[in-house]
Amino acid sequence: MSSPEVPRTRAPNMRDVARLAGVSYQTVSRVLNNSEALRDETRERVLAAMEELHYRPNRAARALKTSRSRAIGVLASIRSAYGPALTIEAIEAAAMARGFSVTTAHITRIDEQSVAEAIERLIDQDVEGLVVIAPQQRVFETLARLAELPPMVTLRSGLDGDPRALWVDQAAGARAATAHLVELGHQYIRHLAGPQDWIEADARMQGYLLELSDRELPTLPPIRGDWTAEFGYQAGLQLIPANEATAYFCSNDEMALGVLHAAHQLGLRVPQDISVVGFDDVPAAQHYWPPLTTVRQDFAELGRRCVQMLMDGRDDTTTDIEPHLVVRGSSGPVRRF
Amino acid sequence: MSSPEVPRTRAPNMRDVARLAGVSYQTVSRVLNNSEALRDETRERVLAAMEELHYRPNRAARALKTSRSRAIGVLASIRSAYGPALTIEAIEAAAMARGFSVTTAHITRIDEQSVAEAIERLIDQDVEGLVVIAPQQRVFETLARLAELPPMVTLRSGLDGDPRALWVDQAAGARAATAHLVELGHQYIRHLAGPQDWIEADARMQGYLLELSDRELPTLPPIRGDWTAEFGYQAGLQLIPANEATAYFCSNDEMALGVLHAAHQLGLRVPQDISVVGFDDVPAAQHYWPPLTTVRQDFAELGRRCVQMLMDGRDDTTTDIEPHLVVRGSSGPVRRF
DNA sequence: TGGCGGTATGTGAACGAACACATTGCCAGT
DNA sequence: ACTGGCAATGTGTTCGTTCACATACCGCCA
Repeated sequence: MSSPEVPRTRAPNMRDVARLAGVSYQTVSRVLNNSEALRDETRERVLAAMEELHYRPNRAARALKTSRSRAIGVLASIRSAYGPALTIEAIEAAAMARGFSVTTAHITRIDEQSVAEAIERLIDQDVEGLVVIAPQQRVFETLARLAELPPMVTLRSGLDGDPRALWVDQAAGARAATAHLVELGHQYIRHLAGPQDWIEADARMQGYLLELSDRELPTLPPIRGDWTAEFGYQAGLQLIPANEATAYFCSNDEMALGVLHAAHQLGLRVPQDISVVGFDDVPAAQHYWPPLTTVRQDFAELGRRCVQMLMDGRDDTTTDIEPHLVVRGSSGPVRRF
Repeated sequence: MSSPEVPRTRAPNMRDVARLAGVSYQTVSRVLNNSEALRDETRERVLAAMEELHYRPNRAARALKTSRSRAIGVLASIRSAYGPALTIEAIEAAAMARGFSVTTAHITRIDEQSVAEAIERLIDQDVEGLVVIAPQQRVFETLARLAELPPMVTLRSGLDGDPRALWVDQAAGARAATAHLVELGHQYIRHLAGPQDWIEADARMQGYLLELSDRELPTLPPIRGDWTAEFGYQAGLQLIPANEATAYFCSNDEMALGVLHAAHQLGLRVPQDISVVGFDDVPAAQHYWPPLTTVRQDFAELGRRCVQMLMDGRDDTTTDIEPHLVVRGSSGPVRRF
């Protein structure tokens, strides 16, 4: 004689709940979906049954029927960097708050194939939307070539009017940093840029170039770096002794840290002998030696905006995010000759 | 007369592929699941049909039928910190390689409710497994109290024999750092520990205490910090002038950076006047001024191991991960009085 | 008192894939 | 020629949920 009991191994489903509450499974569904047409008494009976059975709606079944996964994807490169990590953290928090889960795919190489594969993986996860924070020009070119992409928001800088893009005015930040150095009397400012192809790197470099040309000051050819402190260090060891610049504006804080290292090692004082300015304002920057003048970006706000824009669309109140200058000890008046 | 065509709005399913390939949907299923019993010719016909229709298996349907989600969850705290971010990145890469997606939930406060909610969210996402890299004692206590948890792997330090835990021998790393300072002649070493309740912080502190007591050297009461450079800085400003220690061993690199900042501001030279040692070896550490002596951890390897252990179980080759000392310029022989 | 409108609840089918099982085709052995 | 056996492929049912629709119940008015 077989027992009529439900096998222990199976998780309870709507029918189990319905049976216990003495209603039909449809009524359970109504409770789940906050339907209006329900007597309070019924609703409570169903809720009690759910509680008792530790019922959890089956996500897969719901996704199958509604063809909505309630998941979004994030395409990122070098996620362990402070900025992206913080942005992703915020994206996740915001998405979770709306009942969405977040899957990320990060790419290590920036070639067409890596990007296509990563996107492929995310689509295979049935993501309903995509946030792209892999800010290389080539990524967007690849994206443009792919068909059947889910709705997406991209993080960019510059202005080409793409309504799916959320802008941070990197150039404005770079102009502020450059202006700050000029106002301290610096005439020869060297820029350590980020890698070719990175949108942010280009925008910051443009900001630097524009600010100087607006002021009719000479520009020195920017040096393309790779964001690492090691690069800043090596560049510093080479450039500083050449004595062509009195100030170094770096496209991120890490490279600035490397330049500081080089300066110390060469026996120069900062900011008396040279000034150094970074970009990002990572938490450690205020404890570099000397504390770093830099441009702060609100990475967390960026993440929240991404999710908001992805879910609610762009609205009139959608404004660009403005980075702002934070002046600390690494920049000072130019040394008088 | 209605057209027999498939509506454009619907994504193709197995039946569409089957129809195009002139087989039954079951044969399509067999191709999808790499079944043996298939003529090569048939398989290729089906694959061609898939290609033509841009067919993608429906994840939700598959999950519903198999009751496997092919997703794992990560519970993390402060993920924007370098270590956790890198570990998560590696977890994702490893999981993706096995066809799993990764959803993370990060907690900002470490109370019972936050942990329970985060776990709840992950379980609601139907994760099949869990990696816990929120290394606070309280998290584990909460976890122990929760019923019906999926399989999980936790990141810990110390040794209590939990077979679900992957260990990093933090204490050994701390002992190595302490021994290094002792061998340079330091008799009075101050430890800036991590926050109460953090397992790693406690393990490192224990390593420090044990190494000194083994050598019958005096210990100074460790100071509990919060991992931030700001804390290291403030602590440094207070402690250094008291002149009780000639060396500072900090539980992470950021706090060490703060101590360096304080030392510079107070006009002391590192390592001539005081030595400073950190823990983690973040990429920037080698460009702090002076370059930081620290203990390197392989965060990426840790992430890979987590996934491996979660999926394949612990095997005989599962060994703990040993951090190792990296000596740089911030530590030197004790100053002779 | 019969029918009407509205509210509350129930029933059948579908979503797309996987599994158990059924069927077909073909060849060898008797 | 018939049958057994195996390889290749097809059919029916199910997973747990939602949706469209059907039905039961109630009070109220003509």
